[in-house]
Amino acid sequence: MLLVSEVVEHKDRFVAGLVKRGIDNAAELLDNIIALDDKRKSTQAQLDELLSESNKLSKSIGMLMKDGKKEEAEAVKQKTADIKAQSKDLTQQLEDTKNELLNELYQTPNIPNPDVPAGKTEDDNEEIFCVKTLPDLGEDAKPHWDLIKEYDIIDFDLGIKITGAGFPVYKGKGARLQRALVNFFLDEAEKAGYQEIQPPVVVNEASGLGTGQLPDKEGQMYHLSDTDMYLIPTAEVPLTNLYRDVILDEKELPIKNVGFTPCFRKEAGSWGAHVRGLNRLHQFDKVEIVQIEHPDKSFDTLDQMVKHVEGLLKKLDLPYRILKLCAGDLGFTSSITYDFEVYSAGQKRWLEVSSVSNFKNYQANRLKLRYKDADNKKHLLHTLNGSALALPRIMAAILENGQKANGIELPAVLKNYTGFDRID
RNA sequence: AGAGAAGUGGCAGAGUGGUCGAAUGCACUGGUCUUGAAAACCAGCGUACCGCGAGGUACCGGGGGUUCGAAUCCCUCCUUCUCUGCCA
Repeated sequence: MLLVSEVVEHKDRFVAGLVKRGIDNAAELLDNIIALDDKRKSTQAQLDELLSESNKLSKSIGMLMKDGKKEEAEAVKQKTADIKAQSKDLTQQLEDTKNELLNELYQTPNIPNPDVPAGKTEDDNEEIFCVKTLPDLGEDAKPHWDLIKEYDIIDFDLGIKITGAGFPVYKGKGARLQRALVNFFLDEAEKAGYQEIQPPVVVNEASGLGTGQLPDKEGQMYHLSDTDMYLIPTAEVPLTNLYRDVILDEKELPIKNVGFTPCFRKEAGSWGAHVRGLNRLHQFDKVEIVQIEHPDKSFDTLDQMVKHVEGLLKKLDLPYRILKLCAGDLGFTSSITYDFEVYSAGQKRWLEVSSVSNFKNYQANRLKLRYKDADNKKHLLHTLNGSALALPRIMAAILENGQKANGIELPAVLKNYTGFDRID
């Protein structure tokens, strides 16, 4: 969430940022936040004074009792009643104010970085790279949902039978290809200096709050009502929450972690003709890279992560483009995001396969994730993450782009992982 | 899952109603000494909020309660350990 002290100090910048995102009443919103924070401070100050008085009286009672001056002690006790009532009121007021403030902050998104293009929808995203030529497989090119049936490598009907729509069953070479991709992605990440982490895929409410999935987007996550826990929508949640309430030493930076997990998304209301096959699922696999970085270096780190993802797509020999998301299309917690899309020649369309973001201190503020500098001073860190990569759409693109008359040719780099170089 | 025990500062560990934000030891930081190091000695050493500052307030697993006053008593939840049961 936004850091109130920064909002106060650079209010114009924050107003402009939120307006850029399409929040027209941003000034009003931030004024309210600042007012609530002021109220919080003054109420706290009043309460502190009262408690200070009360503490003094209590101590004097203690001393009087020790000296055996019972009656005098009783007299002081009388005086505390009033203070007690007042402090109870103030405590309640303070708590209400804090909750109201927190609530406002939870509902206020991160501000876009200055170089984020203006715009309202995905149509306004800025293409910063695109391969020169797109594969053209002609009119006979098949979408992957036909190919997987033809070669019997993924079965949607079986998934529907045992679970429901959006939970595919991978079989034979399909399962093997998926596992190969996971291993390839993990190996590449480790080569790039990331430590592999296997986190739980079920998280508690505090973790959802920490990375910003809660309180507003609970509709996206599967909720386990009996234990009040959530299935993760991305490994970002556990991987970043590992560092909730942590103070790192400056020397430990950057933290570079990679995790492979299944991801679960309800995707309520997003079904339609364009989400056939592997394009959108309730459960899918993803390898996620997460970095925790010094505020001065997070943009270099962002570039480095973008390069890493780009390298994966190059090695897989997939046609891709990179988009810099416009302010209106930016995720709630992000300050800047690059999307990677691969061109899938069967559907003749671009598929989003990665999203690399710098959250700056927005998540860190919620997480209370800080570092100690040389003078032992604490500062918020920056968090970043990116998919490297999401499996199903990569799979779709590999299948569609590699299709030949009598089989599917796989990217050469996968041969060592799959043990085969074609599916037929 | 059942029975019992326990959760205190980076770690170990005292403290069972009053000047306790908390003894002591270790670790850590600075200093003295030393050619250097070790040892010894001296000093410092949690987090957050408010305040220009002096200072104040809160925090002893989380939440709630009793009391003028709670690390200490009560309730509740969580976690860990031991025993029993179950299980990949």
